Amino acid sequence: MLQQHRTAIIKNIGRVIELDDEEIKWFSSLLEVRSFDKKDFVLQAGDICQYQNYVVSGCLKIYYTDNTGIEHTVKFAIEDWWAVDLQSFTTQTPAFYSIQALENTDVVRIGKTGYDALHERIPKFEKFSRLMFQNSYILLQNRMTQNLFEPAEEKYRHFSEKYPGLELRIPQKEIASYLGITPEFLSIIRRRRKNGIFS
Amino acid sequence: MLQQHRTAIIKNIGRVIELDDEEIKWFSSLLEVRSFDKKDFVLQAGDICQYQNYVVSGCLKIYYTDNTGIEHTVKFAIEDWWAVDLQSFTTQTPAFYSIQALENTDVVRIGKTGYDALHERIPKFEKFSRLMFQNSYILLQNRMTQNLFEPAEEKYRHFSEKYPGLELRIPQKEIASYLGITPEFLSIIRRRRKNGIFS
DNA sequence: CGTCTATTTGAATGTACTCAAAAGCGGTGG
DNA sequence: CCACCGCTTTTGAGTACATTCAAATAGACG
Repeated sequence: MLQQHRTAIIKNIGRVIELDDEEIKWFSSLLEVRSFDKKDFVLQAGDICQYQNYVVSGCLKIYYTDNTGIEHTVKFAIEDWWAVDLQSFTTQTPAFYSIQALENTDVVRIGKTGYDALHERIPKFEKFSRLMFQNSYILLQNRMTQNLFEPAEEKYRHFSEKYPGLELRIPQKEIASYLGITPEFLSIIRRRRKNGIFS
Repeated sequence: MLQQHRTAIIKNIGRVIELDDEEIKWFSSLLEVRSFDKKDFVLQAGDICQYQNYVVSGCLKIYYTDNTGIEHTVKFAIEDWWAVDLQSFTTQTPAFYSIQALENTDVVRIGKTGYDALHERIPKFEKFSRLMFQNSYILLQNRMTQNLFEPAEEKYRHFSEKYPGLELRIPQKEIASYLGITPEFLSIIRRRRKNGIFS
């Protein structure tokens, strides 16, 4: 079971860089498998983000709470996604974001020390990290251009494409929080979808 | 004059990594100084982004045009900012964004070939690039959380903080495009600011 | 089964947009 | 230096999109 989870992450990394058996073995030794129950916190805002979390199964949300107490979700992490407050992790400063489980979730995680050692010992990982960063940047860019300039209905469509099937797994108030609209209004959008515009 | 501009960029990089005289000399040889008149294109969407542009003076906008023909500005680059379509530059694929001068603008730029050579010869630049990527990511994240979840008036306030004095230098329809609102509505916001809410 | 939370529905409100017209402003040529 | 042209900004009326608040309904979970 635990070994299976490690295999998932190695397979994922293998898509980007090639590792030999010994490298895989050492890398594996740096990984920890961890399970979170629904509603458990993986990271609390204000704490220092100690791990990069690779989701094997389940779903996490990365969000922050604004000064009026409203939660804003910036990203969901489902199977094969990474969940981390990158700024907090890289600079080891208090996290702005919180990370919480929306389902029972299994992750494979790597700590800051191991992560740094990895880059020193296996330079190939430099490439992996750079590409991961670049990828995160591009995803964020897409999300921004889509969500800043498009109407709610389009945003919802994009959400469905990006996270296929997720709308059936999590409460839709979480989706509303991600889209930056109220749950009430999302409810109306969904009704329009089912019934067509002329209902 | 040209030498002065090269000094500006080296000083800027010197804040992140330390270079010796010889490294500076070689690095300098890779730089080109270039001037753009107001309204000139630094990059056209569809072309491949060949340079990273460091703005010495003036102002550039990075934007895209949506399928209804409306321009959306994702970033302004003023003094000491970089302007580049990062995805296009790193992967050498056609650019999604365009870059255009809003004022007469002097830049120091480095081409892809020189940029790559730099990383091979001076590994310290790996660190610089990684940090630059990381910084871009964090800036984008801030912009996203601010603009996706905040009302127009707050967004305008954030713009003023991020680009102090810029509202006096560029047409405000450009600012509206950055904020994702109409010029008409920005006009109203500005009036409210001057007169107070009870006008 | 009961409690708690999530979702739906509706009315009233607010925020931002569209369209159109007037006013302001900057550059250019006479 | 002034007059004109084109572009930007302002202003206003009407409208659309999305929110707030409140209440009813539905679902999830112990």
